Order: sequence, then C-alpha cells, then structure tokens
Amino acid sequence: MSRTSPDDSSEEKRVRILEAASEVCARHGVEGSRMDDVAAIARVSKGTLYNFFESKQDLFLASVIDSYETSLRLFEDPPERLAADPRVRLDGALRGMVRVLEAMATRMTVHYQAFGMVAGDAPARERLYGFLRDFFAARTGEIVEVIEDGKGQGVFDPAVEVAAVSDGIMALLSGFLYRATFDPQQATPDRLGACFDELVRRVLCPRQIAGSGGETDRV
Amino acid sequence: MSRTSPDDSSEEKRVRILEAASEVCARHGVEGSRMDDVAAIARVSKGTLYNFFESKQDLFLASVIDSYETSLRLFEDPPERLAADPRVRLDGALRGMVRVLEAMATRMTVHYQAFGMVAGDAPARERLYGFLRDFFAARTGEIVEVIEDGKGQGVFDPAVEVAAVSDGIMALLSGFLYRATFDPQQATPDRLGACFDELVRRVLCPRQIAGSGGETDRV
Amino acid sequence: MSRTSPDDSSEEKRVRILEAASEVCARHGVEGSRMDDVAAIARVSKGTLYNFFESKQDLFLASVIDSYETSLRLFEDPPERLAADPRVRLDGALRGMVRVLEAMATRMTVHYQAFGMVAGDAPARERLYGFLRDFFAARTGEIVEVIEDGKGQGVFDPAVEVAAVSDGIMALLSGFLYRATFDPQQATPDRLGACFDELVRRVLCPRQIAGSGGETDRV
Amino acid sequence: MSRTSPDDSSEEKRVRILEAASEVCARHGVEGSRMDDVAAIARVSKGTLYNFFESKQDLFLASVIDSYETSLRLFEDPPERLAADPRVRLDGALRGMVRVLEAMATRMTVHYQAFGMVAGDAPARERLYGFLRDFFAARTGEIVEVIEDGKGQGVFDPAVEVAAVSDGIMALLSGFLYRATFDPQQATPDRLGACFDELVRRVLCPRQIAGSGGETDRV
DNA sequence: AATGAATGAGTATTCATTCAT
DNA sequence: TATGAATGAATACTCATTCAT
Repeated sequence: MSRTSPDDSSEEKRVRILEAASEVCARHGVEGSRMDDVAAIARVSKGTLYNFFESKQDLFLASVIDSYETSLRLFEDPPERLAADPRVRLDGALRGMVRVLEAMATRMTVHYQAFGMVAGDAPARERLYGFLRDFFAARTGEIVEVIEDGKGQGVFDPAVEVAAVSDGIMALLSGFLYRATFDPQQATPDRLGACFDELVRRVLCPRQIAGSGGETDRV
Repeated sequence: MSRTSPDDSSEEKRVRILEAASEVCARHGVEGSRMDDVAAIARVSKGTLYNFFESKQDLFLASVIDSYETSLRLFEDPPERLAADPRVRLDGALRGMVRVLEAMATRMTVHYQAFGMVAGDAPARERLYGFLRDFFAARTGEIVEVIEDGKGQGVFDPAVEVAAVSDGIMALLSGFLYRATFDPQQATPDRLGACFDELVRRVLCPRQIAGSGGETDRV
Repeated sequence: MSRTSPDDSSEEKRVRILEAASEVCARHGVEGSRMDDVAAIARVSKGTLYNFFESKQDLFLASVIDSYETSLRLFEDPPERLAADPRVRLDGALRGMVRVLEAMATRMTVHYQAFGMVAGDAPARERLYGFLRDFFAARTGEIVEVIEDGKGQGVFDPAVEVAAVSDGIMALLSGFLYRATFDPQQATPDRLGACFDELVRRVLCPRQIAGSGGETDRV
Repeated sequence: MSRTSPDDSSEEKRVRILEAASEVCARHGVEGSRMDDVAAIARVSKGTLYNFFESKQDLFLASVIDSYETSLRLFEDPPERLAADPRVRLDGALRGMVRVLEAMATRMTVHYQAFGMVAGDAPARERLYGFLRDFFAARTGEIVEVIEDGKGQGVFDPAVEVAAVSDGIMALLSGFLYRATFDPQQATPDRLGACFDELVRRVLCPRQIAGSGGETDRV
C-alpha cells in the first residue's frame, strides 16, 4: 500500500488495528486471537503491528482502554450537561448511561478479558486498574455534583444519601452491562431506564410522587 | 477402586483440582495458567487432571461455575429466609448479597475470564450463559416473591415497581462486584449495604421515612 | 470374568489379545493403536496385556509374526504335498500361494508396519528379519526341491534355471500381496494364478505347449 | 521474499526437508521420528517444517511419494525407450527395474510405513493408494505396449499372455524389493536380472532358444 | 492373576516476535 | 516504513506402563 494514500495515514492504520483487535477478540477471545488474524483484518503486515504496539498484550489492552474512551463520548456528548436545571442534567447523564448499555453490551466480553490479560503482570494491571478507577471516580464525581446541585436548588430531596445514590447509579450501569453480556433479553436498555426512573421518582424526588397529581408542583 | 483414605477420595481430588485451578487462574490468568502448575498445586499428576476434566477449558469453566455455586450457599444459608415478615426476609437476602460481595470480590477476575474462554466455542458459551441466566433468574425470582409478599402484607409500598427494584438489586450486586475487582477501596460491602439501606428506606418503605421525618401523605 | 470359564483359559486370552491387536492395528495403524483399545476388544484389562507381553512393541510384533505363522498353514495343508508327481506337488504349492494371497491381502498393512516397529531397535529387527529370512528360505527350499525332482523325473524342462524360477515364484506372491494392499481390483488371486499358469506352461513344461501349438523342436 | 542464495531457495529447503524426513524415518521409523530431528537435519527450524507441510503425516507421506517419483526417473532415463526393436526396449525397461531394486532396496522400510501412516485416515489413504495404483498402472501399461509391439513385429512369441507377463514383471520387482528389505543377501539385483532373463528367454522368445540349437549358446 | 486409576515422560504443534530485504 | 518467512520457546495433551488393591 502506498504510504501517502489518504486512508492509510499512520493514525488511520492505528485505528484499523485497534478495531481489528477488538473484532478478533470478540470472536475468539484474547487467548484465541492470533496476531496474524489481526494483521489480516487490519490490512497491514504482522511487522506493522509491532511498529504500533509493543506486544500482543499491549495491543489488546490498548484496544480495551480505547473502547472505554469511546464509550466516554456517549456520556459526554449530550448538551443537557450544560443545562442549569439539575433534573435535566441528571436525566441527560442517565440517558447517556442507557446509551452506553446499548452501545457496549455486545462488547463487554472484550472488556472482561482485560482482567485476564493483566493477571500475571503487575505493572500492566496497575495501569488498567488505575484507568478504571479514574474512569469510575470521574463519572461518579459528575453525578455527585449534579445531585448536590439539585439538593442545593431544592429540586432533589435533601435527605438523599448522595454517596449511596451515586454509587448505586454507577453500579446499576455496570450490573446491567454484566448481565447483558449473557442475557440480553433481560438486561435491556429499557429496563435499565425503568430502574433509573424509579430511582429518580422515588429516591430523589419523592414529593412529586406524593403529589401524584403531576410533576408540576414543587418547592 | 479409589482409595478410601479421607483426603484422597475421588471427590476430594476433584475439589482439590478445582481449587487449584481457581488459585492458579487468579494469579496468572487463564492464558497464563499451566496445567502442570494446577496439577502440582492439586497434588495430582497431569494425567489425573485429564481423568477428571476433558480439557483445560473444561476444567477452568467448571471451576468458575463451581465458584458460583459456592456463592449460592451464601444466599441460601440465612434463617431469615424462613421468616414470616417480608422485611426481615428481604433484609436477610440483601445481607446475603453483601456477604457475597465480601467473599467473591477477589475472585471475580476468574469469573470474567470465563467469557474469554468460551468466546470461540459456541456450545461451551451456551453452557456458561445458560448457567448464568438461570442463576440470575432464580435469584431475581426470589426477590420478586419477597417484594410481592411485602406489598400484599402492606409492609412495602404498593406503588413500587417490583421488576425495576428486583432488577436493580441484582444489578447493584453485580456492579459492586465489578468495581470491587479493580477498586476495592471504593466498592466495599459497607457501601453496598448503604445502597441497599437507601433502597429499602426510600423505595420500599417510604412511610417509615415519612413517619420519622416529613412526607406524611402517601397513597 | 471367572478364571476357570472354559473360553477364558490363558491360551484363549492370548489368542484374543493377538487378534485384538491385529484388528486395532489394521484400523488405526500401529502408532494409532492404543493399548486401552486392544484391552477393550480382547475383553481383558490393560494390566493383563502386560502379563502376556512385555510391551506394546512386543505385542504387535508377536501379532505380525503370528499372522505369518497362520499363513504358513495355508501352504502346508494341501495333501498334494505328499503326491509323487512333482507337477501335482508344484501345482499344490502354487495353489496354496494363491490362497495365501486371498487370505492375507487385507492384512498386509499390518505386516508392513512391522518394519517401522523395529526400525529403531536392532535386536527386535534382527528377530523379525531372521524370522522372515527363514520363512522365505524354507518356502523357497520346498519349491527348489519340487522342481529338481521334476527335472529328475523328466516332467520339467531340464534347462530351467531352478534358482531363478523359485526366486520368481516367491517374488510373484510377495509382489501380488504388495499390490493387492492398495489395488485389490488388479492384484487378484485369479491373476496370480494366471501368472503361475504361464510360468508352468511356458517355463517348466514347454513341451506341452509345443505339442499343443507351434514350437515343435525342443529337447 | 525467499533468499536467492543457491542452497537456500524455497525449493532447496523443501528438498532438504524431504530428504531429512526420509533419513530420519529410515533410522527410527515414522513413529520414532521426531520433528525436531527432521528440522535439525534439514537445517531449518521446526516452524519452517510446518510452513512447508501441514503435519508430520503430511511430511512423511510426501517423502514417500517423492521417493516413488524419484525412482520413476530410473525407469525413464534409458535411451532404449526410444529404440525401434521391442526386445531392446523391453531389455531397457527390465534393466531400469533392476536399477530401481538397487537404488530403493534400503529405502523400502520407509515406503512400507506409509501404510501405517494412512491406516486411520481415509482421505490420506485414498491419496496414497491412488498414487500407487496410478504408478503401477502406468508402468504396467508401458510393458504391455512393448510386448504387444514385439508380438506384432514377430520378435515375441504370439502365444504369450500379455497380461500375465506384464503383471508378473511388476510383481517380480515388488517382490524382490520386499525381500531385499530383510534379506539383501538373497534378493540381489543380479538374481532379479536372472529372473528377467529366464522370463525373456523362455516365455517371450522361446523360438530363439529353440532355433539356436540348444540352451548353450545365446547372444 | 486381574484390575484400572494414577503416573509423567515425551512430542506435535502453535504463534508471538524478529529481522533481512 | 512495510513486509512476511523464519524462528524456537512454550505447553496442552497422550498413552505406555506401573502397582496398590
């Protein structure tokens, strides 16, 4: 392939390789994935793989982390993020999570395999675990902020345990992603949405329910 | 005939092998686990491994499923299960789940690797997925039953969406198990307990809250 | 099995084992034959195999040699052997060989594998080769004797090269056995018979031909 | 790209591997041959073995068939093949066969082991058997043609059974090859030559003998 | 003698990685 | 930089053989 062809820049290749790794891994598992297959699907030679990534583990780990970062954009895109009303912002965040479930459910097997990849390799493990911890801390922090905001503005019940609710929201997403891996009939985006609805209605905004006459009257 | 010495019966050997597999897998990942190591740790020969299990995949899959079944006992043991009061029974179930988190958190990497093991093998995948589906369906069914019971007896809010709550409880456990894998400082049994408390207090029994604080009027 | 059951004497077992070995070897080749299979087919335990034969090689070599000895009886049975007329005796021997082709054609793969079995084992090789040399020397000697007899009695052409003819007769049988292994349509008993007929008619007894057709002047 | 150094082209390597396989097999038998040894003798790595041949069976089978094809050249080389006189052409063919015996006698153990290799593998068996059938059919056809020619030209006895003679010639060669494997003292090229002489003198050209006055004088 | 569970040496095969071109 | 043939370390699995019962 000509090196200057517009769809064959170094970055294009890198992306093709990462996608190929993810595809092969989803089909055969990390252990069953061969570098030859990745190279073939990415339309590069095996040697080129090693120009971009140090090793097989490096490649597949990058592929997993890359897909987390992709999922991140699903959280961030919504314009609700900028809304002043915490209810609207929280709703935006929760709907972002439902979209994450939609988008990622079929790719979770790849994520889960990362744990095996780093099991025998402490530095790599710390790299992956650190990434995941940061990822969860950041997402949780965003939710905490919105809820605190809502409590401050009087739109969320002030008696709410912020930590329990924010932990719970993240856990609901992770839990649905887990179950969706093997039981996509049960762990659907709709049902995650139903959980979030119940959470908002009964935990954060119980007075609305109490009123049960409409969502209009609140302090 | 198998020897009858108490620590070397066929069943004892099988257990030793499964535990050895789990131990080695936790340390090195499935891919990094060598059958020789499993044999050495289980104090049997490599040949004996293959008398009990068809293949490496078969062994490690059995090991994962076996640990699920072990965790099942943590759900089932509590005597609250037989209590008449649905609040007590639910409390027992939720505390069982917290114990599951406690017991399994360090072993989840092994579970997650099962998804990689079966990725390229449809029959094995269906076996694992079927097991997990059944497992979740059974646990969810138990929770649904308690909540329905509580609604019938008037101790749980009749407006509760049973499906959303039971889905949510299972997802909370799975989600905490996931996060505990890489962030055991944050995903602690205590914080899962706090989530469950909030759930019970605010979703299932809002009147108690109302009584103890503010919202007097509920359906 | 009871040790005294009439069909389970030591000798019966030995025969069953040899036959089982031959059967398994014909189906899977020596390398592909497992002692377990031989034991199962012979209806004895694996341990018993080792009471009768030192090793796998020992068993399969015994099985090959045993089948040569079985074939020997096909040479020896015919009553023509005792006839006074060398033509009748030779005819008997040749028809015996045709029967050997008939009986052994499907079992030659087993014989040929003996060469592989002993390839890396000089003592075993010498044992097998010695057996085969003796076998061929004995059969050839019998033929030489008949032909010399016939020449002496004036029923075979005295100009015949006895060594060439006796070598040739044995080689014809071996050659047909070889070809019959992979081409049983062509290397049939009938066609070996035709070769022998031609040999007898034209080499040993040319006068009969002469009388019956063209070449009048011969000694 | 393969290197262009004269002794390391891809084809050179292939030949070296086949020869190494044949050598190792002759020494240890197929079962006793280790791929490591073949690789070492061929001066390539074990991986390269598998770039050229699918499996151990595939390699050794190719080696056997290759040596048949090598032997074929011994049949074909002689210029007598083009001679007009069928006696000369037949003589050329028969002397070619004697050369085959000379060249192949020590390699037959390798050939015979091919039957074991394919015993448990129907497709491979059909491949080998098909090759051998074709080989024999072709060689036999060539002999038939010469004899028919000779009969037509009146140099061979018209009463000769062509099929019996051509079958017999091939069988004589195979039979000598067989016996030479374990009894090279007896099954010598000279004695095969003697068989062929007798065959030509007494079966194909009896008149020449008769006409020339007796068994004493021949060209 | 017979059994068959246990053993572990032995080996075909794979595939990540390298490097000459 | 890209290539892909060559490498060889690594390992799952087999199966002849043993021996406690």
